[in-house]
Amino acid sequence: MAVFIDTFVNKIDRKGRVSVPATFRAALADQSFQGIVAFPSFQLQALQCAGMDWMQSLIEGTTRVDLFSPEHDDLTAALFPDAKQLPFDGEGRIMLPEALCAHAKLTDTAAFAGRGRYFEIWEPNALEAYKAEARRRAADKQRTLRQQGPDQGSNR
Amino acid sequence: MAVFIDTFVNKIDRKGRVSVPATFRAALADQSFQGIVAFPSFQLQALQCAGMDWMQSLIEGTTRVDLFSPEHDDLTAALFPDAKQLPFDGEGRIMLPEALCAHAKLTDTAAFAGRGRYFEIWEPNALEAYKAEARRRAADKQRTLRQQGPDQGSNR
DNA sequence: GTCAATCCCATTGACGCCCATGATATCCCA
DNA sequence: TGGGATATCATGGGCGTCAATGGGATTGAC
Repeated sequence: MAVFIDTFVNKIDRKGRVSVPATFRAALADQSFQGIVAFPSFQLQALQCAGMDWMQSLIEGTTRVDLFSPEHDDLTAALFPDAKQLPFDGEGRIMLPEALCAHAKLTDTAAFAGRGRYFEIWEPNALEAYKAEARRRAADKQRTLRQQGPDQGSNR
Repeated sequence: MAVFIDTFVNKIDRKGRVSVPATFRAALADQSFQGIVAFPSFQLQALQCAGMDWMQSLIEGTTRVDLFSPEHDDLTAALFPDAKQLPFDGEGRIMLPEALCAHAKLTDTAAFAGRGRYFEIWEPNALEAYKAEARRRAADKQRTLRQQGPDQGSNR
């Protein structure tokens, strides 16, 4: 299973290309589609990214919802039309489409932030601000993480 | 299994032809019928499209509904009589019949919007309006996709 | 004979592929 | 332990190819 941690800041060249960090590429090496899937986050000024298998599992998830139901409609309309397949070029770069750059306010640098199973692309300053705030909230609210499997690890 | 994501806006030429996006065509490459199947959505001002295998799975779905029941009647009447097979020409284009154009209010451009297992054809402005609304509804209702397996990941 | 649909070919513009460079980290051996 | 050799990675740019589009020619139906 792919694991994404750490943060890398890379340049966007004048053609709109960015190198995907080598460690992230390595995590995606076994995928059938060599590239990433990215879509604008609902809540954040960032792009959420992962490999194609992750997108497939999202699609799987939507097939458990009745076709033509309002839930199915809203979900598939919110997720898929704005998601983009971004293939690697020979050097492991992707092209960031205009629409995605606009959403994340990307101009000439992009920060790749690992999030565990997936990762995000941020404008570097926005990411710093967001991280600081998230860390503060986590401390304030005494966030805990359940360990292991199905035992009850009282979260809140 | 075919995967349709992302949105592409293509022109309808004066003969009524549109290029089907290359990525969508690639997703349909293994189908026996080289083209798409399209029918007017009974809920949206759009055409719902996919390969022939998807149409077969829809038929499968209707067999799980009691024959001669009102549901069965309504579904099969809404889905199948107006569905059309649209073959690709040598350049990967299809011809949009008059009736389908009328339903989706298509004139000179068509937006192909991926929906996961299938895709839709919209008048581009109508699609934007619909997406914005769907995204808002999804956020309002906190529609989230359950991750992976049957464990409940409810965090807060 | 007329109209429409299909096939074929030309254009163009974006994108993918390739190579070159520089910087950084890693390795090897003294 | 230090310093040089080497591999890897990020970055920049040129060029070829393919996808989208438009128009003409051919075929076939009515």
